[in-house]
Amino acid sequence: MSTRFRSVKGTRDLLPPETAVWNAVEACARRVFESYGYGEVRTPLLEDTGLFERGVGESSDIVGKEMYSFEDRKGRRVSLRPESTAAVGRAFIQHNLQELPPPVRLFYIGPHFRYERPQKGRYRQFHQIGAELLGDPGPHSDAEVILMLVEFLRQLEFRDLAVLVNTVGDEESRASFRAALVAYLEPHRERLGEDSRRRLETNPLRILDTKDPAERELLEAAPTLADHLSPASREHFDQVLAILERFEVPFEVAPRLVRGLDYYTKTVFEIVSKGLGSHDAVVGAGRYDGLIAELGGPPVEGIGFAIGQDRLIDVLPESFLAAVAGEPPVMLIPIGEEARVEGLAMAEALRAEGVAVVAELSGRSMRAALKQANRRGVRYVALVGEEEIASGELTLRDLESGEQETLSAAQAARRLKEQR
RNA sequence: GUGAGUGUAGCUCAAUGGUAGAGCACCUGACUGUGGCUCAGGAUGUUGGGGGUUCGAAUCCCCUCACUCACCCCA
Repeated sequence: MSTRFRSVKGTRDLLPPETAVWNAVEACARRVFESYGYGEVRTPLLEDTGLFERGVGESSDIVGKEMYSFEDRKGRRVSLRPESTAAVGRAFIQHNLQELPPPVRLFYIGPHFRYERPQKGRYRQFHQIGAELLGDPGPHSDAEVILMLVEFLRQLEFRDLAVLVNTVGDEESRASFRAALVAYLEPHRERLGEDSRRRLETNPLRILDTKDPAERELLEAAPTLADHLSPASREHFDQVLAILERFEVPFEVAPRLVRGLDYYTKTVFEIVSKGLGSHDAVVGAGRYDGLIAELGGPPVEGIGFAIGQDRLIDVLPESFLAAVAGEPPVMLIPIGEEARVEGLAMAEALRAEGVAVVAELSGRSMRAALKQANRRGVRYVALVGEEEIASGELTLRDLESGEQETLSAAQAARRLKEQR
């Protein structure tokens, strides 16, 4: 009970059979994203702390209090990555990817770190699957990214998807709206909760998605983002919506949807699936036209999304999980002492024929071994004893029907393929 | 950072201040080359840790640690 070492708070071990689900989800992401022309990027887990201060925004909680930051042995300020968009942006700039024919399409899969109090679906080491499309400012990019995401989720067999989409406008629209919102709310300061009062300083747009009824009422009469949208931003958004309609993407315009990260511009969206809590957005996404320049790169626009893989796996449809389960391997059971070695040779022979084999090694009785095979859900066992060793064969037993037959490894492999 | 809940066998949980238990899982045998059912037996605990109250503490009190959930924030 009192184990000496435990995984660090907020981190966890993923074990079989769960890891098979993780691999299946990742394989699906790779397949779908590659079918849209995306290539995988792997950036370091460790980055210059300044990258995130600059990219994500110093006012955000992520940078302000949630980063795993420290100085290395030479006093360099480094952080475990809390997200990847800034890191992908950094790699884009560092390797002059703007020289490639635009747009550049990249995806990533991997762990990220934020120092927060762990709770359901949220860990200090968490995992994101994300994609970034860099170098195209047009609405068609936004639409394609959303289409790809919807396709990915459909392949994971999610039904009842809804894309919540909004626009926060370009940088000028956003700035003028922000000022107007603060001007409106400031006189009503006392009607705001403690959190919202703080957000008034740090991130006023976030007040829009408050859950407090009194605050919602106050917001009824607040200036709207729509009033501050530049004509270009509005046109961009309308085109995105038109394309989504053309492809029958189930979307809803969510005027209060804002994202917490400073770099978002124009289109922002989330995806929800019924059965998820209202608060549990599995995907957060948006356009970030100013980010690359902010990081010291060329004026290249971008749009991308990040999926919370831990949460996604939490709510994966049963049908997908069932498909992942797959067939258990054949269990090789040696009978007698001599067969403990000769049985291994037969296991190797079966594997050479492409059959997955788990060998019983412990020398327990055949009875006990069969019992265990049964509990493990094994369908076929290969029995190897004196007689089989003499003839160079094995006895393949179907635990479901109770039928068995003595065969060569090659014959057994063929038989198994027929059966499945 | 704030608030709440829970810590007893590998797992799920009982034991209302009086001998720490059950089910499941595990091992062995009944059955020496044939599983699922059944039966018999076996192993397993510093009751998260420390302190206190008491004749006596898993149980009451204090401290501490861990886990879980919610808020905040976000994926």
